Amino acid sequence: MEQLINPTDCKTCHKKSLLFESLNDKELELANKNKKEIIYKKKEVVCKEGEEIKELIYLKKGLIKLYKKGINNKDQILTIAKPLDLIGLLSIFLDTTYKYSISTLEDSTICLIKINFIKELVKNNGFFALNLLKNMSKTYDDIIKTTFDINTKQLRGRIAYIILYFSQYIYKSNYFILPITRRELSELIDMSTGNVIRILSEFKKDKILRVNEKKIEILNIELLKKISELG
Amino acid sequence: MEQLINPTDCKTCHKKSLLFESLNDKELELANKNKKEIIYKKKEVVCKEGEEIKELIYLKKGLIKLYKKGINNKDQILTIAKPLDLIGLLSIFLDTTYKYSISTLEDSTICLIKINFIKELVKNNGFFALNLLKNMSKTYDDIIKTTFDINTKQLRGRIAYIILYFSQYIYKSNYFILPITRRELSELIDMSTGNVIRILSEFKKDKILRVNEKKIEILNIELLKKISELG
DNA sequence: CGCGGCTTTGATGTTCATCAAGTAAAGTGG
DNA sequence: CCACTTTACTTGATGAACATCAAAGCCGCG
Repeated sequence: MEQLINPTDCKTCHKKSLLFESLNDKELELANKNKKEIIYKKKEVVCKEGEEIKELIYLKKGLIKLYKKGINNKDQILTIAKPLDLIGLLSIFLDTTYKYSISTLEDSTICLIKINFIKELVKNNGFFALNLLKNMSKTYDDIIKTTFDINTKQLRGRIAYIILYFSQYIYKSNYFILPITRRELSELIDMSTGNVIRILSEFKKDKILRVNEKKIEILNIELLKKISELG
Repeated sequence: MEQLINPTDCKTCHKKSLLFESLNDKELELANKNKKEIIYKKKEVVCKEGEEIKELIYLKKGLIKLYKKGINNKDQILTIAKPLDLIGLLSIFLDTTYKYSISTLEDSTICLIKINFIKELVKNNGFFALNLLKNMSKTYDDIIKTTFDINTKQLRGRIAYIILYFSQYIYKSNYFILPITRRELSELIDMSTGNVIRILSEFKKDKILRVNEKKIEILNIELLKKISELG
C-alpha cells in the first residue's frame, strides 16, 4: 500500500525542477509545510476521476499513467508522465474534481502540494506564475500533439511511433523494458490488443525489433522512424 | 483584406471578459496602448503554424477555426472558437512560433495584444495570472475532451455530436446556418467527406434533421442526443 | 461561358475490430 | 509448495466499418 515517508526538505530537494526554482527561502519553507510525500508501489491508483482535488500531484520518481475510464473495462490512456512532469496540474484551476485518473506504472514517489498554497504563490510570485503557465502549456501541448500524431497514422505507424516514444522520450536508450502490458499499449495508441501483438510480431519477424515479453530492443531505427513518419 | 479599425478603448470594451476584468485603470490604459484591433473577412488567414508569435490573439467578434495543415490539402481542425474564447493563448508561453494555424469562418474582429505586455501582467498582477491559468486550462481541456469524445464514437455518433455542438455551444438554437463546408466538417470530426454527406442525408431521411445546404434544423433532438451518446 | 470548388451517390476494396480458442505466466489460498 | 484461478499473451478466421475513387450535377466567379 501507499506509504508516507520521511520527506525531503523542499529547500534541498534536487527534484524541485522548474516549478519551484523561482521560490525564495521563505516560500520554500512554506512549500515544505504544505506538502506531503508518498511512496506508491507499482499499479496503485493515485487518484480517480470525479474525486475532489485538494492537492497538486507532482511526480518525483517513477512513472505514472493518466487515463480516462471507458466502458467494459477498456480505458483510454491520455499520456504517460515521467519525473518532473507536472501532470497533476491539469484542470486544477478550473474544476474541483479530477477529470482523469492516475495510477503508477512503476514504484513511484509523489509529492502532494496543497492547491491553496499554489494559488497563493501564483498571486504573489510572478515568476512562479509564468513558470507554471509555461509548464502547463507544455504538458497540454504534448498531449494534443501526441493524440494528433497517433490519430493520423495507421496501425504499423502507431506502433513504430510509440516504441520510438518510449525509447527516446522516456528511457533514452534503444533497449528498454516496456512498463505497460500489451493491453495498455492498445489503450495508449487506440487500437485492439490483438493488433498490437500482431504488429509487434511482424516487426520482430522483419528484424526491426527484438521482442521478448516486455524486453524490447530497436534493431533498425531508421526503418522504424520511416514507418512512424509515413503513418 | 484585413483592415485596421478605429478601435474600442479597452477601458470601455464590453468584450474584455474574464481576461481583463482584474486589471486596474492604469493597466487597462497600458493594455490599450499594447493592442491593435483588426477586422477580417470570412475565410481569411489570421496566422499560420510556424510563424513567429508576437501577440496574443483574442477573438472579439465572429468565429474562427484552429487547425493543423495536413498532407494533400486535407487539414485537421482542432477546435472552433467563438468570441471571448482565448484561443490564441495556446503555447504562447512556451514557444516562439505558432503550432497551429487560425482562419476566420465568419467576418471577425480580433484584438492582438503584445506578448511581452501579457507576460508583464502575469508577473505583476496575481489575479490576472490566476484568471489566465483558468482560461487556458479550460481551452485545453475542452479540446482534449472533444477530441476524446469524437474518437470514441462511430460516424453517426460523430455527426450527431457535432450538430449538437453547433446547436448548443455555438448558436444556442435548434436552427442554425452551418459556418463550414462539408469538407471542413469532415476535417473537424475526422472522417471522409463522402460519409459526412451520406450520414447527413440519412438523418434527413429519418426526420432527425431538416437539411438544406448550409441551413440545418434539429427536428428530433432526443434521438440525436441518443445517437451522440451511444456512439 | 467555362473553370474550379463544393456537393452528392454508388461501387469497390482495405483496414481494422471482434471473437474464439489455446498457451503461458503470475497470483492466490490451502 | 502445489493446485487453482485469474490475467496476460498469441494466432487465425470473419465480417463490419469506413475510406477511396469515379462520375455527374450544381453553383459562383472571373
